[in-house]
Amino acid sequence: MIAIGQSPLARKLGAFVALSEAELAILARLHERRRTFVAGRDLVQQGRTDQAAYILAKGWVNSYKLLADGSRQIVDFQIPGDFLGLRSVLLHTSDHNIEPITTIEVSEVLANDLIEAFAETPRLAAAVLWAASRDEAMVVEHLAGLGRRDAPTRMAHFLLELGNRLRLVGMGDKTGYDCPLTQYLLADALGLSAVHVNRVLRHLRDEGLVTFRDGRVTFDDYPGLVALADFDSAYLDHQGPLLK
Amino acid sequence: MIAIGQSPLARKLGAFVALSEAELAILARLHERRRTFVAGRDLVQQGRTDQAAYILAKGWVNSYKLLADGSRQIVDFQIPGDFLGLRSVLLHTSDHNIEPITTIEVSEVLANDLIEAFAETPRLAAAVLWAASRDEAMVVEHLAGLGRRDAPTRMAHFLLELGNRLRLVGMGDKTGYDCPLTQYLLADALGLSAVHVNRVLRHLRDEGLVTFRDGRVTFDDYPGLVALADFDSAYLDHQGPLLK
DNA sequence: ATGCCGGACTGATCGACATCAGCATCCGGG
DNA sequence: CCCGGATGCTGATGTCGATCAGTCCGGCAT
Repeated sequence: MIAIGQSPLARKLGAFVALSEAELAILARLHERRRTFVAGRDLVQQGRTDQAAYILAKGWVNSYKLLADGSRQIVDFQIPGDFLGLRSVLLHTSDHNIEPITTIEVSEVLANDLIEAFAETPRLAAAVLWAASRDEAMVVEHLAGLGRRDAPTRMAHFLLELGNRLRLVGMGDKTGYDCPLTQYLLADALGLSAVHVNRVLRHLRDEGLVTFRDGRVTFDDYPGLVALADFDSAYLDHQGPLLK
Repeated sequence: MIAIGQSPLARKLGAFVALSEAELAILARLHERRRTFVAGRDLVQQGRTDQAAYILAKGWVNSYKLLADGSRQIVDFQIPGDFLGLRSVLLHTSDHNIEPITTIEVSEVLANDLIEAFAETPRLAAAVLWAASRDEAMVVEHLAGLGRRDAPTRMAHFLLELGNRLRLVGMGDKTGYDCPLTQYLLADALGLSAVHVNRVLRHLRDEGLVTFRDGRVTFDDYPGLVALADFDSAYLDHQGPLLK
């Protein structure tokens, strides 16, 4: 069990709202119904309805969409502290699939639990709403990248964004982070071929910017990478007045 | 003034929930604070806070993001019946700009009005929530297109989606619709150059699929276009159990 | 040990789309 | 009336990244 106040979700939300003991306790209560899923089998499927939502406690997940020609576009990756299928439980419909990349541990959250928790602490509701809006902003940023950034910039931006997210939940620092993503997954997220992902990674390594090897991302030149990617973390950690 | 029950928003929502007279009246009340904006000047700006939300009554709008190199990625277009800046009013922050393409007419909606209206009729709240989730699904679909579809398919998909949306508010039919978008706007939405947009349009015209000329989109071969684009309108008009 | 499989990695070739440059038309303003 | 700006359109050239066709390596099952 993860101790109160140390769950990834609590860490993440805590970075934006100072949570009281009582609020932390309510958050911890949401972690009661613990489950484990193995890599590779979809949790939530396109079109299916009436599914539960989950808080990811451990492991990595990706949300993807399948196209007619069999190709796949990964919309987003989820890391510990992220919600899975939050929209699908609120709106009773899902437009994409959710698949664990590694074996994962999640806490199942029923819509009612969430609503009850929100009723008890509006600040928590605001924090969760903020997290949801941050996810949307990331999707928009991702869209802009696919449309208008070239491959190295896209990759650099992606690795930086991921680093920022991981740091928030204590899974990395300015020097780098562990990352179980394969080059195929990167390709499907960035709209590239796996072959080209490989070349782009080599290019960035040769330039002395980042190294991605053996499941570890190492920032060799953080400022240089930020400059290349035109990375602005504002959309990740901007704190809306709602939470003040 | 638009008569009760005939506003684009009422038409759109009415296609998914049968709205009662009372609900239509509440909806009409939201249209009271009427305003006009000219083309070209931003309504909502990146980073700014404390803005109002609007319901678009007439005209076309685009939501875009500016990148460091000066290029622009259009995230979505809004047509009558769509909300503008709904998220920015709920979350008091905006991550992209909203700019009218034509002169537009909008109804300003304050957060409180909306919350009051929702309190009176939960069905209306559900319908609006459904509309918001449909918008998100469109963004995800757009993202998948940018990542994994080639230019003609992207264009075809885009024109079909737009046609479906316009039909919902009575601004088009299976044969086509009027469309004030320039080839530059299409380029920035589809992640192409304006030059290439022109060639793609010619290609589709030569193939006898669609014609886009003089501000009018004409479907010359609707089934053929659907086949090319792998267009599935499910994500546009699927009706969640919430609304049953 | 042997074979298999998934993942990282590489060279050669090809094509889709960008970029550059230029022309034609329309329209509103001085 | 002419001018400049916006938009549509086209050809020539260049390039980024896809595709094809492999090799190499480590882990795992037979």
